Amino acid sequence: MLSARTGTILRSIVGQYIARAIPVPSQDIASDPELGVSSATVRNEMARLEQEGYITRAHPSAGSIPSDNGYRYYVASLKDVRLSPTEQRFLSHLFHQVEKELEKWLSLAATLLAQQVQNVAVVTMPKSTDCRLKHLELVALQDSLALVVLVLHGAKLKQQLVLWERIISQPELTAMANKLNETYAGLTRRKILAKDAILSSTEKQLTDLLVKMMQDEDAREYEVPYLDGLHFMLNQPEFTHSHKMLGLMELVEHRNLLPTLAPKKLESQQVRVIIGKENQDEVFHNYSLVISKYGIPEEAEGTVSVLGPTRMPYAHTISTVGYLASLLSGLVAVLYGKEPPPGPARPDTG
Amino acid sequence: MLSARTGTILRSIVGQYIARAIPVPSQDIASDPELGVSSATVRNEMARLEQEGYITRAHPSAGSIPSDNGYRYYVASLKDVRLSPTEQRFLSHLFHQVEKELEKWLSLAATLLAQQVQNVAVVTMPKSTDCRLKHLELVALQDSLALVVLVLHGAKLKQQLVLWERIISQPELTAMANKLNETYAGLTRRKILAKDAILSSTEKQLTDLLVKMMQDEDAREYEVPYLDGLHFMLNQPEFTHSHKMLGLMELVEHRNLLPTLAPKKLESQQVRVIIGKENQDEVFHNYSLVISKYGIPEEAEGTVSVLGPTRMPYAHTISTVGYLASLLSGLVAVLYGKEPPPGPARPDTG
DNA sequence: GTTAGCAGTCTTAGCCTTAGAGTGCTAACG
DNA sequence: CGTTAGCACTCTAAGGCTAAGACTGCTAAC
Repeated sequence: MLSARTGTILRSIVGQYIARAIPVPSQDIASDPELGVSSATVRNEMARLEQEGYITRAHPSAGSIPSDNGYRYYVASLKDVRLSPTEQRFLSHLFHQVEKELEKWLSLAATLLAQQVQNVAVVTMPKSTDCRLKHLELVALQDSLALVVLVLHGAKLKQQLVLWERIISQPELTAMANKLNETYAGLTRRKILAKDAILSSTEKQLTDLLVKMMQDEDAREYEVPYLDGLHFMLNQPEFTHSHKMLGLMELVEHRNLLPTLAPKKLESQQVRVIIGKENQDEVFHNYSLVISKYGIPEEAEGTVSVLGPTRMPYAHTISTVGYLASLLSGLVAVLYGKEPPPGPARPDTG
Repeated sequence: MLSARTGTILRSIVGQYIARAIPVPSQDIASDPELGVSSATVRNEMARLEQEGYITRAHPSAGSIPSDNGYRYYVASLKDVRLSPTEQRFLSHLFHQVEKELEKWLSLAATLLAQQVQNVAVVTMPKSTDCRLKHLELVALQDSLALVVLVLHGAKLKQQLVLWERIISQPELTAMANKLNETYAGLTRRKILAKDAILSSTEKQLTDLLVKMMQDEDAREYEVPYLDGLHFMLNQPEFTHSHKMLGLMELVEHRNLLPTLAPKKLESQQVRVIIGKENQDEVFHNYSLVISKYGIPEEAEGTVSVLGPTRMPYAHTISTVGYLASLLSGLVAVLYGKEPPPGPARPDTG
């Protein structure tokens, strides 16, 4: 446990380093009139902080650089981080200017988040734990070629081409769709399989396809997330030299960043911060992740997150991630019919 | 016009520079036994090539670097560039292993292309010049909230939430959808507007929405292209130092690269190469673009392209872009009902 | 416990030197 | 007259050196 003054000095160091990205000299800390001590005293404290692992130095006579522990202390000492009502209104306003469509909101969330925090923003689709069929539609494209359109709970569409063994007309397709809709509406793929309806061979074939499509959906994990802000992050002083981000780039681009990065278990829908070496994968040992789940617990949840160098404006990032998660939760609630549609997303749930 | 020998030397210089990314010394050219001249002679030729603007040098006594003109000559001298049957089969095989779904194919095309040519690949959706309605579906989500699903010609889906002024049940929605389907099926948005059907106020409202959605689709231009291979390009020796790509990154990431980059008029579905300063925008003066249209002329066309430093393996890039364009054209033909579905995409149309 | 002052450490930038790569030029050659 | 060998010249890249400056650690006084 650090004394009050030592803590203040550490927070000051971290804060300055986050802001300016250069090792913090004792002078700059001592010049804060709040503190009221000389640079020599600060140097003494700094020696202690280094010994206890909160800061490091580039070389013995250089200024202070926070270590992962230092950032961890800094983050833990932040309290009640949420956006000001003004910022909340600003963001919320932007969302309500676009259509209430999941894709649009997620993409907008990623873009805004990246811009706000000047780092990489990743937003994933909410994923149902066990998706349910809302509606099935068959549209003839050519003689024996048709398009299967699935509407799942949560207004999620899936499509697939299907090639019949014979020519099937649109009326026949419609009749078939109607029958299957009556039989399967509202069911999960397991319940569909359990259902023992009397079906023609074509209908059986279609049922198989349908189950397979739903299975794909259930198996999908953190896939194709919305991602933005790579150029913001690469603009950070950390990246002025060197190519240490190339391994990262590949992950980022192939969108399979989160499976590697995100902790397996995110419990509640609170913002969680993973700093530097706390990340499992070594590629991320110089990065921090600020992540939050959103959506409907136990039913359909996705994640909002920010990735950047460990030197990151944590307070602002945490509050923005938290707020956007709550905004998106609001939309998901509407799409899943859990909340009256006209209500704007809850503006106050940090 | 260059003499035969001068041309050979220029092609050799460009070829070597593309392969090794370092200024080409006269020695390395003279060592080709095909040529049978000494390095001194090559130096004389190089002096001429420099004077005529085909090559430059980093400093007066350095090796040759091709200029845009040099690359242009090199590209013009390539003939009959197409993939070998083996490579064609290899790629074609990969495509036929995934479902015949436009998104999947485009995404696969971008990934493969990037990998093949080790640069950024961009593939855009085929865009109908004037989209036509295939089918309309209404699915109730909550009392007064419904999902509108449009199936357009070419198996393109569009969705939108709609909030009615009163509670409307699913049967009522279905009836409405049926009526509008009968009235509007196969029409463009202009023809839908021209149609003077007798409609309830809700149906009118829905028609307006539908027309607006189709208008969005028609207005969409080169939007959200499939993009891959940024990390390949950044791995090129051109980028080992410096941040000259940051402006580019932003364009790349926001996906609005092609509007800036692509020439306004791409005539036929042939591969076109735009080299360095031939690009309109100054940001791209150090880059080359290899681009081809694909799809159904006058009806639904998209583009396949590769962006990279002007030092780019043109022959391989041109042939790969061309072949992928023809593969995608095959799929689009199927989706628009222009070609029997089981036929594999034409493997020979370069 | 705090502070002023100073010696000591390390970095950075600039300058110089050297080695080496590759050319331009000249003069000889076929 | 085109081609070639040989040499002088130019420019780069790398290494070593120096001087300036930034901060600290330490010591001794408060």
